[in-house]
Amino acid sequence: MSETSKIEQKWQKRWEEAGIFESDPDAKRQKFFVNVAYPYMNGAPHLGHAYTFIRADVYARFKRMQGFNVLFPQGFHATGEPILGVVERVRNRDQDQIEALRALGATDEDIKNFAEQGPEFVVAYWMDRWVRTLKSAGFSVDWRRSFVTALTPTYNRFIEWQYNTLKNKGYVVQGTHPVVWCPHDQSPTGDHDRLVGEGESPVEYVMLKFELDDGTILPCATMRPETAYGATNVWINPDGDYVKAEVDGKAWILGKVAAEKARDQLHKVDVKEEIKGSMIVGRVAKNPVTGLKVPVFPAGFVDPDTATGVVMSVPSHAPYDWMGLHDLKQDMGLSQKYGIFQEALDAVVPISIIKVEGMTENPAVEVCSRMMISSQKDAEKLDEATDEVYKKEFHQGVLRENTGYPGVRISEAKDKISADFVRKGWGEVFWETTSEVVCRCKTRCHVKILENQWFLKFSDEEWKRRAKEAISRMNLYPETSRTQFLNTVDWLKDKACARKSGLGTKMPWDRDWIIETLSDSVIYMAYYTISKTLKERKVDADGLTDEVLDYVFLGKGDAKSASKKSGLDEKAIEEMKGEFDYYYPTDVRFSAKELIPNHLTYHVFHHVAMWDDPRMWPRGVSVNGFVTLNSQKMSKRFGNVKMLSDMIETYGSDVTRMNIVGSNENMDDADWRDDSIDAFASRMRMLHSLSRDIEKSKRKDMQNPDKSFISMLQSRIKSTTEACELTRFRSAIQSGFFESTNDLKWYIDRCGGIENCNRDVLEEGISTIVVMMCPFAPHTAEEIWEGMGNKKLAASSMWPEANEGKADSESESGEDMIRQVADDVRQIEKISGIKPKKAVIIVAPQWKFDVYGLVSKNKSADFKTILSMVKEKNEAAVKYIQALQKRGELSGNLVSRQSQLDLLEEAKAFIGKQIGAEVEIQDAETSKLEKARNADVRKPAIFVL
RNA sequence: GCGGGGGUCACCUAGCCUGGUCAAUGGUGCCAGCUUCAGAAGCUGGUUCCUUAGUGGAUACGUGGGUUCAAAUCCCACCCCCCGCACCA
Repeated sequence: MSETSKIEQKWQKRWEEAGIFESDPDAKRQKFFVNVAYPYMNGAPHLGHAYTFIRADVYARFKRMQGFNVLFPQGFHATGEPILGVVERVRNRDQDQIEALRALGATDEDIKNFAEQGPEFVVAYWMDRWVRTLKSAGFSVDWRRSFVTALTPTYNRFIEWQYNTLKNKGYVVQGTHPVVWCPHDQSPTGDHDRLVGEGESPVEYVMLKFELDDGTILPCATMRPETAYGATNVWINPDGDYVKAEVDGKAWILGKVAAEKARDQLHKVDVKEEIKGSMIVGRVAKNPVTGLKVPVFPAGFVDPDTATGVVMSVPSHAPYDWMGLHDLKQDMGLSQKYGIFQEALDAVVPISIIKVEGMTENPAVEVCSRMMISSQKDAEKLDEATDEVYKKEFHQGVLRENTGYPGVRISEAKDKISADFVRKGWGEVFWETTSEVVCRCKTRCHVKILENQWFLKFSDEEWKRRAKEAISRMNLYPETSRTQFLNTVDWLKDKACARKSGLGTKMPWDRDWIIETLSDSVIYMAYYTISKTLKERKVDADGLTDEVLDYVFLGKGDAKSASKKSGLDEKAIEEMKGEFDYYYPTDVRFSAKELIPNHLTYHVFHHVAMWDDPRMWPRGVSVNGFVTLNSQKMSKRFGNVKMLSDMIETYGSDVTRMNIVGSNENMDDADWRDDSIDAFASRMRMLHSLSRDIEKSKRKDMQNPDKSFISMLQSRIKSTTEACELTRFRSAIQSGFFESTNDLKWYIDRCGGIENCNRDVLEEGISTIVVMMCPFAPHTAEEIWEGMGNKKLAASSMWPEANEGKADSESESGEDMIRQVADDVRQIEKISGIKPKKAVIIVAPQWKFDVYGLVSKNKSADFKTILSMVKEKNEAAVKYIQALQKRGELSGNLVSRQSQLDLLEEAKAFIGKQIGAEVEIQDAETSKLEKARNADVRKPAIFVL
């Protein structure tokens, strides 16, 4: 075992023994509830998880050090399909799955148990891994409150109570809903279950009911129903498989596949006979919109498997249709084969129904000829042409007089036209996927309308309003995420909240359904507050009646009656209620930004539904970006995944924590860089070794460097604290760790080594830095802290507070001047190439001074004036500047001439060391050097001799 | 298509809300020097171009305009990149 991990384990043990992370209600202290979205138990934590989790731990530690009674619990998630999927695949000896588990460190014995013991074992296995890893990362979690969803009966009971409550309030409703459906698996096909068609979703077509002479309906599916006014004919694939069927009691002809789809879309379909498309070519169909009778023509571009397999032809506005006609007219053989007369073909001319500025009457014709498309087989160009025509017509096109909507813009009227057509009985809605979708089982999917599905009624306006109210009250880190939350609320439609398969809690009133994973993970933060009691008092699920939970969480009814009916000890009930009342709501919830559009917004919705009292609504959310590895996307497929436990083993927890949390903040992606690790490690080593040398310092008096260092430390404290509050940990590490240690280095250098430092100042500086790095690198902080003679744990020490009284901008300006002079001396030496024996520094005459650190708080004029006054040797400048300072319009300090002389005199040795030469300070006014007296300088002048 | 976030001097990032201390923060890389048996680490300095004894100037914050005494920062247009879009954790 490495030295680092020995030290880290030592402190982890000490923390555990001290029990400082276990939190119980304490009326005298203010609570703070930090939590992370719980992880799913089908793998071990990798750096992606680690980023969010470490951020949460840093914040919990920070708040604890600020004196809050911090509750930081951690639960685990097992609801849903994937765990069952793993078990099934292992049972089927799926080699890919077994390899994947081995790669995660599972032994053959483990894998055997996966198969034999099933989900319980899988969950227990990963939970164990997670807990061990999080502990080794130094997490300050109250482990007494942990639990896992789905497999915990009391948790199931809690979820039942949640859904009973929601249903009583009318937030859970039953309804129908279109989903992408696999006819083979007989289940919805989610994105991750697809071989082809990731990201595709159901869209609404309108199938317009063209009618053949005998009354048979020929449904033409279209996404542009308005173009029905320009339909010249109907297309059918002559070689395609079609059926004659009775649909909802009427005779239809449609694609064979389409008949199946229609059946899944709540139509009553009875297939009578299979036919080829060619059988209806040449017949005449009546357009339901215009009443016009148009012929049915053959076209190879019609896919009988897409939508209804029948389309109407609008050659004026659809490039495919125009080319279809073109081909038919060219190929006499084809038209003869299907018995289409030349006259019939000649009769078909494009009917323009949309006017587009800057385009001819028939945009499709125009574009086809411009792009030199020669046939309907030129699919690539035709798709491009279609896209172009469609976009122009949609955005700029206006319907002509020959339609039912003259002068209307397509983009504005499209939805209304569809609705009108359906209402008038000219057409019906038909669902299709946006593009081809193929299930993992290799079956082509289509859209099914699910019936009797349970929904959370997120479309409810009042519910939305309350969700928005809650969001507006929340602290969001970063603030920029707020619009995303609000937009999500607007955008959210009813959400299916139950499935037929997977692990989870059964819908209490409809045991066929299982509450789905995103729907049973939204108010469980409340469960943390009772989880400890449930375990300690061994409460079983039966005891947790709705009445008990109503009392505990909502304050309804009374404990006595709830106790009597449930048989649960009244003390247990009161204890749970006490915990809940004390800790709720959550103060900050940490998560990755990908959960904003779903989980995080749902969790707001559910809280406002469950609790009428806004004081119980979540108070804050902090989101972070993704994690990349050395700028490469983390991806299991390319083996580009790093496990947290490996990183801890290799680098130690502290460095790992800093390297990930310090790499970025806000919603930007965090980049794990192997090569930045040293920066953290070496800085910590430096701090550690300095802390051991403190006792070498002997000086007692306060000199300028001392005052300046202490002053700068105050601003570091301030900015570090502010950054931490906003969960901007990169900034916090920047100022609280890197910049403050830089200050420390300068201070020691300036004093001429640690021996010449002021003991108290040095100790205060190092202590402050160590305490500020404690949330980030807790183990190292403890180690240094103890080494400095502290008895109390660093983790329970107080976070430093900036002391305004110690701010001293004058001495900071002084140090700044020394820095400048020292820098200049080095520059001159270097550029001149002289190895000097002596450097003479001459302080300028009265009017010639520098404006170190001066900042104008007023806008333009003043600062400009000052500069020009200084340049023009105006002695009044000093008075003017002083007046401005008095009025508070200028911040910063002038370094007066006398101070310049004094400071430089005192810093002679330090400056001399830069070039290894003697330094002499002279006053320009009394200088013996003629050159110096006459020099036109603004800063102290330097001559190297 | 809808919604969100971005484009900064090698790379990653700060600054932008509240315009002037911005040739612009910090880290990494690279170069030089010190240290070292060597390596690693550490330390110091440099890292747009020209010029200079610590200076001055030019060009620069996606592109093009605009507002202003003054723009990385405000306004307009454009180009490009990333992410989410539901029954899935």
